[in-house]
Amino acid sequence: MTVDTDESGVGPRRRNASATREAILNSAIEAFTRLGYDGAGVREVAGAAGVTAMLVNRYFGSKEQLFAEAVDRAFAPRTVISNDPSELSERTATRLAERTSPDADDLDPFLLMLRSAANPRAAEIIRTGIENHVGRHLTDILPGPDAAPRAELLLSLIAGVWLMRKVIATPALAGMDQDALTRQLHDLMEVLVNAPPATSDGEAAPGAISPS
Amino acid sequence: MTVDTDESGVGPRRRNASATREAILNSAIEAFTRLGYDGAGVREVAGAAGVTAMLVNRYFGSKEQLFAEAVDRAFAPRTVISNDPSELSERTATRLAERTSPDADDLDPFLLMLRSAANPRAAEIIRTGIENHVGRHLTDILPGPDAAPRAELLLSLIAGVWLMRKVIATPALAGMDQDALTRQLHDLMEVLVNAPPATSDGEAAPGAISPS
DNA sequence: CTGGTATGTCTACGACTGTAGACATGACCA
DNA sequence: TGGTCATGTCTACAGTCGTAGACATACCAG
Repeated sequence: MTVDTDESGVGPRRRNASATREAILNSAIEAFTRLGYDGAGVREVAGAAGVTAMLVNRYFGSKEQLFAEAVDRAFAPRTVISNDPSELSERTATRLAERTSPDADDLDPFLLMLRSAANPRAAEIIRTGIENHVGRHLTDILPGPDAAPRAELLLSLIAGVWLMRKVIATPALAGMDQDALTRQLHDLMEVLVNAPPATSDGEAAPGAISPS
Repeated sequence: MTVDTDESGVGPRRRNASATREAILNSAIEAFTRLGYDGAGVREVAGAAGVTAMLVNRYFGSKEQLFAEAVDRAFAPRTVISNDPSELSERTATRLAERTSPDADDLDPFLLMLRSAANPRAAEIIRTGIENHVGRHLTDILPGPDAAPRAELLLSLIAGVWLMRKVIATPALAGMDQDALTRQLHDLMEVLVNAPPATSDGEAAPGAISPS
């Protein structure tokens, strides 16, 4: 191909549709993650990508469609959750404690979700993105019955930790010892991974609460 | 007193500073909870209170100060968490499952927090509100060492459930059976209420992870 | 009854938003 | 080398935002 596919150089990008589209999309993910859907403007997204605001709408149609593609891209590539069910809670807890530590890179799809959820349209887009990518995948991994609600409960826990530790930044949790946090999260996630037999009459779940 | 303290009638409110201030504040809580800090405009808050936008700034100084008072009011009155430590997880789990059910009134400080957290200034205000009201209170109730981070972890869990069940509205969690959800939440909260011995050298916490 | 003041409204400003149409220019093909 | 279309920019338009100052009115004291 004779087309210029130079994406490594930092110089002014020559006219290249796919590279420009990519730059806009990456810039959008970064901006939406940092400012949220309402807080990030198309001019800012375009500026960080080195183009004009109008080009964004030419490539993506509208801000909303740009957000939809950004969400799809942000949630799709990385395996947010460990694949192996046996060590699922262990690896997930460790990764979550690491990623939410005060000296992390602050670029994560959960942050994108939390800071954009206020907008109803954005929330709807996020819902489909969560379902299609992590939710469905996680439901397949979780053993036992009623995997879907437990998977979403696990996502709730993860999102809550992201919220309080990085967005609200409550001091005791933000400065919590990483190993201690990992252990606590592990214990919590174990409860969700080990499926209860769904006995609606009694409360005798194995390894569950000790009856008062 | 000869002052007109008519707050029950629905007719046009006579000139009454305190009643007007109250109406604006209640309208602000409702609007911020529904639309978030960025999404709610002062004209909308004022209109719902039956006054003009400028009066809002005259009474509260600015939108940001109005939000601060709204947060303080929203988190202060109700005892968000049960007072009795023995039945803390039980009552908290039950209340959370009830309040996040699809047919609830959708007016809760956690919704206000979730939909306003995207704005950095709003997040800061929320952090102090959370600390002063629920966080400190909950830390005093929780038994064992390291109560503060575990209290905030409990708040993370609650906020996460609110997010996924009501804001993002993931279907499996939004439509989850209320009793089953209550049981799951109870099991999770029991882990947080029962303090680990905080062994920072080893990992041999009872009921904790099995070392790989 | 009459002034004074607290209470509430009106008009408007500058900044910002998402988006549309007209225009310019660079890159590739013949 | 010249033409042509994709690629990118410029100007602009309604609309909304938070906020400020000037103005109007209702209420209470004398």
